[in-house]
Amino acid sequence: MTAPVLLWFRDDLRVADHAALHAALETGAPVLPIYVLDDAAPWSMGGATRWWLHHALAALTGSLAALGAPLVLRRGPAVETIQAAIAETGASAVFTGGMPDPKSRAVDKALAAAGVALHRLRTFMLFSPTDIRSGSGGPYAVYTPFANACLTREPRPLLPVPDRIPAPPPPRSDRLEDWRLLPTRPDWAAGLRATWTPGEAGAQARLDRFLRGAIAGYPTGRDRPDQAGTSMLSPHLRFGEISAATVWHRVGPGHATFVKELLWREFSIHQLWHNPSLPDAPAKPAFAAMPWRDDPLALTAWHRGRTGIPIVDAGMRQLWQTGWMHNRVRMIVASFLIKHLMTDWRQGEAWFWDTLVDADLAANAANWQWVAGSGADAAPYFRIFNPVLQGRKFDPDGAYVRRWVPELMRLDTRHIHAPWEAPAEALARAGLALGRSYPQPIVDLGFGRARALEAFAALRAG
DNA sequence: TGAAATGTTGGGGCG
DNA sequence: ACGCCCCAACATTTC
Repeated sequence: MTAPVLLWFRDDLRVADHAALHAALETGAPVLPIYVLDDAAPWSMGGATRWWLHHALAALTGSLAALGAPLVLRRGPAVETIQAAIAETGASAVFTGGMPDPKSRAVDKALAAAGVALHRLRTFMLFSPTDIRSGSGGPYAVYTPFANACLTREPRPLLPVPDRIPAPPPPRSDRLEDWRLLPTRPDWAAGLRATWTPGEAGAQARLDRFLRGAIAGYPTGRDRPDQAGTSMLSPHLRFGEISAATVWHRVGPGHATFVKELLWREFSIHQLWHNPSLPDAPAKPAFAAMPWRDDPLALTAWHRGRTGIPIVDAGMRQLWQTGWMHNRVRMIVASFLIKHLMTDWRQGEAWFWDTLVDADLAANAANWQWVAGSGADAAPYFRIFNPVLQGRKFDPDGAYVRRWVPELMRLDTRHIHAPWEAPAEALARAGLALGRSYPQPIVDLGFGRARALEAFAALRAG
């Protein structure tokens, strides 16, 4: 009997367009699918992504069963756990994919050094970081040339779902429930359940809905948190329930604005590939000298959506309740935390890591650094969002604020984004007592802006 | 994938 | 008719 090969699922929990699955099948050997939960620090999975992972693994188990294969679940340090699985099954090779983050690349290296025939296929990215290089041969430091380089090529053709996966007799598997990925006491996942359908079928349905609807108005609709103008594919892409290549091909060439968002994600992954310390240190070293403030009360107010700035609080509460925040609002809350509150961007990165269902190491790190000004092609330090103006521009009727900050429900639209400026009669009409039923702003926006500009200017002066 | 300050222009009210 | 001022609208520069 021929030795099996392991098909090691990582951030690619699907059976369609799965290059590692196809490579494993092409060996002709029996294929044993396995998933390993490795909680090693740093950057072990946060709470919201653990919730998603549970459901994604349950869905993948179903998809594989329909193809005649089990999904073996194991928990432990990845290198030892894979080696143990090889020893138990006599596997001759390992086929895998996923996000090429520093930890998983180190694991690959260790396994290869131990003599494991490990094949990592590209299941997560559109293009290889070694292929997308600037004229001088280095990685692109600016987004637009990066995107243009990608747009001159095509992702590889899509791979079909196989008819069947010939599997060997399975070794023992953990029970998914025993991993305790779902919250209990308190069960904070009600809003997540109401918002999402994790799994490959849910991902396809989400894409279908987007292609039928919002994509037509995407160039402007994507900026409106009060409307369903975005694809909401991010957590599905995070877990590889749908491949970026599938989205690229199905969207087609007529929707450049959306494809460029896929490429913004790609840019983040490539940045992390080239710079393993991206999640932990400013990419521009000068920013290490930034005099960040340590203000636990302000940080907690930001976490809980109690800053007194309506669009910020709406975004933070949407995040807390649904595990997701509209992209425009992510920029606003991040700019507020970093600039008006002068908080180290890593504090925001850590919170998003724990609360976002779509948290991935590359996008989270690259985008926080982008807002901070310390990353690739970053917003210049002096670009400071005014949350009041942003609110008026992108949530003109206040519907988004009212949805997530119900205290402000009855406030007139002309005051909804700056209740502290509302006359007493307007507050009384709305049943609002600032400082009691809704907070006063925890920082004066003009003061915060001036303080940030001063600090950033000092940094620049050296 | 800003915002605010500053500068410029031109229409209209008014003496 | 003319100059003056105000100010909105837009453009430029500065942070």
